[in-house]
Amino acid sequence: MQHAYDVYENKCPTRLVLDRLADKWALLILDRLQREPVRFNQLRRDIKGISQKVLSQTLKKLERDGLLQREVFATVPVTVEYSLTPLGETLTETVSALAHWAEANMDEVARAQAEYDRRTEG
Amino acid sequence: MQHAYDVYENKCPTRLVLDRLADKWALLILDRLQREPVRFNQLRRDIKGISQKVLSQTLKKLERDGLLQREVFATVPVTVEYSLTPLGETLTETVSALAHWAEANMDEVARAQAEYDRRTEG
DNA sequence: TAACCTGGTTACCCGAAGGAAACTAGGTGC
DNA sequence: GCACCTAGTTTCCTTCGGGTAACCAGGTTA
Repeated sequence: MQHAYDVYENKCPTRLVLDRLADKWALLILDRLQREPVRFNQLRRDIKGISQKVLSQTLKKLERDGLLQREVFATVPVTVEYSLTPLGETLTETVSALAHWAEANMDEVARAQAEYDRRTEG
Repeated sequence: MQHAYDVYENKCPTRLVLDRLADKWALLILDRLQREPVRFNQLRRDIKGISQKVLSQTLKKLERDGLLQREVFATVPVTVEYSLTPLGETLTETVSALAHWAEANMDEVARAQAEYDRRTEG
């Protein structure tokens, strides 16, 4: 099946979607939601360093794009659960691979950086 | 094999690497280099909308991280070819999947956005 | 000498992203 | 009434990322 979209084109709408996905916080949120649905404050605690504002904004955008869904539970106090949609789940492997690639390759990256700095500064 | 890195930690060095990878331009560059080595100005032409400055900066950072290599050829005029390193090639499938996901799912994303806007604005 | 190719770098400017922290709001319990 | 829980929103402020556009350098050709 051929589609008319080309992410290499400047004004292609896919560029906007790529820009949303190519975001540290968005990837960490999507990655965290793969395991299980998670509540707002739990996400905040798990993704260390994310601010309330950015978490809220990013969740909204991802929900708007149909990648995750927001569900309110009438508990006391009220809780809100975020989970991946089927569309969001099509990204799980990719997101996981990208988010955790650095963990597996950090040593080699660090070696490359040291080598690069030695070559250019020395 | 267990590694000590955790991308969910705020000060973990992997966060910096994730931040580098989670970038629209970096992903498009890496994706473009999968097919073949590409010269500077060719990248500029192919990745529509990228500025010379950002292309240069991003290439430098990716080279420093060991994901791609820069090779100078003594042609007339001199040409510079960028290509993936073996380390960079470990990301090809992931990068390709993320970069082109929007092309395959744009319609569904657009539907979700319209639906979201209808719910919230209406 | 001047123009043109490559592959960059530099200076300037601006809007937007993001952090910090205060504030809102509905509800419970002390 | 007051504190505390959830889940946010808003304000303020600063920084920094990125765009534009000019400039640079080495080399060739006309």
